[in-house]
Amino acid sequence: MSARSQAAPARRAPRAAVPRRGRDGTATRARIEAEALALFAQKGIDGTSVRDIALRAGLSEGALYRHFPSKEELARELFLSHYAALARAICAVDARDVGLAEKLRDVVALACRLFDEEPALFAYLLIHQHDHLRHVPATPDANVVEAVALLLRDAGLTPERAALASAMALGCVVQPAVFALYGRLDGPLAARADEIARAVTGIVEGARGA
Amino acid sequence: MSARSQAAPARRAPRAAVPRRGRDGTATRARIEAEALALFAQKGIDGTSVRDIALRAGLSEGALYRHFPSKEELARELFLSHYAALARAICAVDARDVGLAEKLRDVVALACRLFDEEPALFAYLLIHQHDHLRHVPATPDANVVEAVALLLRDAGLTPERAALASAMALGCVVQPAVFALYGRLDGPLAARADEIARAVTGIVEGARGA
DNA sequence: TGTACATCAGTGAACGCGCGTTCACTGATGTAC
DNA sequence: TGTACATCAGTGAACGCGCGTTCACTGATGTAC
Repeated sequence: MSARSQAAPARRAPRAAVPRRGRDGTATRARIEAEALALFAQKGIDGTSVRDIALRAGLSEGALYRHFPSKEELARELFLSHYAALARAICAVDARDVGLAEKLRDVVALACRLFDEEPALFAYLLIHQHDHLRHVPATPDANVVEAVALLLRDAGLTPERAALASAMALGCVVQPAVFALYGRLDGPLAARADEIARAVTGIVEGARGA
Repeated sequence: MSARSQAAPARRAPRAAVPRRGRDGTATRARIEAEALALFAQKGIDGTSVRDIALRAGLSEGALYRHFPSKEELARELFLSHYAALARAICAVDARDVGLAEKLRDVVALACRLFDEEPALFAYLLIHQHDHLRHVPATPDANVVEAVALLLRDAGLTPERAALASAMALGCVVQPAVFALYGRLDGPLAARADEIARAVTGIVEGARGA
């Protein structure tokens, strides 16, 4: 009690990180996240109530608070974790030892695939970016924008040029995704990946050459 | 009273459309719109209460309902009217008898100027597009996306090619605006207009040539 | 192994706050005669 | 011009609904001895 720096006596032996059964709440937590994501993407965060989420996840409202401290935290955690995952995927492409054009093509393909495979997730990231962007760390492994900018700087662009070029490159992927979301573009976005990649490459080469 | 199709007897003579003073509510209405726009852009629609708007506009909550039927209608009307104004400005550029490159340059410059001069308005259009886009008519004089697509079709692109190209072109303007909003790009956006226009022209020429 | 206890996901009713909206009323302005 | 009436922007208190969150309690599961 008195000397907190001393080794704790008779501390419980650490258990192996084996998945617990029975009282394990990870499955419930995953269900909450999946249903919340779908609802947030479809009806907005403010348009979705905790009652909605709990109902769809098959538990009571009170139980939801065993897994997340608040609705706002749930929404933020959903955004930050998936946004970071995408950022890390972009960094992984950048880390490979290939040319700029191939990197750009891979990043565009990556984004298109994510859109096609998880439209609700992509829609959530897109539509609610402005609710969360202020809480995103400015590091390439947590922030898509930083990851893209880093890729362009690694390719030799000055920070100043990389800023605008990364904005336009991002726009060339994001805006077609918005169009697809609203039915202005048919079929999988991946079918457009080549043409998008060509535009992105043109922008980046232009910024590098100018 | 009985025959409504007959000419109404002793109908009041139509007054000249001279601006009324005294009981004229247009100034109040304009104040409500301006304050609502600023608040919606800054704190979101759901984050802004009718109390907030009324307070900043200097009137009671009840009075606000003399000018707008509901908060939702106010938000929608704000969006639709300004979105249509921008669309019409783009159509006006398209109507001029100049080459494609010059049209694209002018549209980009137009958008950059709007951003620089009315950042709150631009932010509102950007951030809350997904709340309202479903209520926007699919006509070029009310819908920015249709206006841009029409411009590209007028320049000879097939509808299919125009769809993707207009998405990417729009993205090349919208995303730098988002970056500027978040402080990732300094100075007026108009200073970047030339470089943005070059990227947009590249995309459109690429889609036309391919 | 049996027993007592600790843990924790879950329930469902309740709470109270803030919200959008309503409403009876006021008073200044405009209009008819 | 004077008088009676109509119009309408505005007030401010009130309403009730839906929301996020809390809380006392339950029961199944895991742990100590």
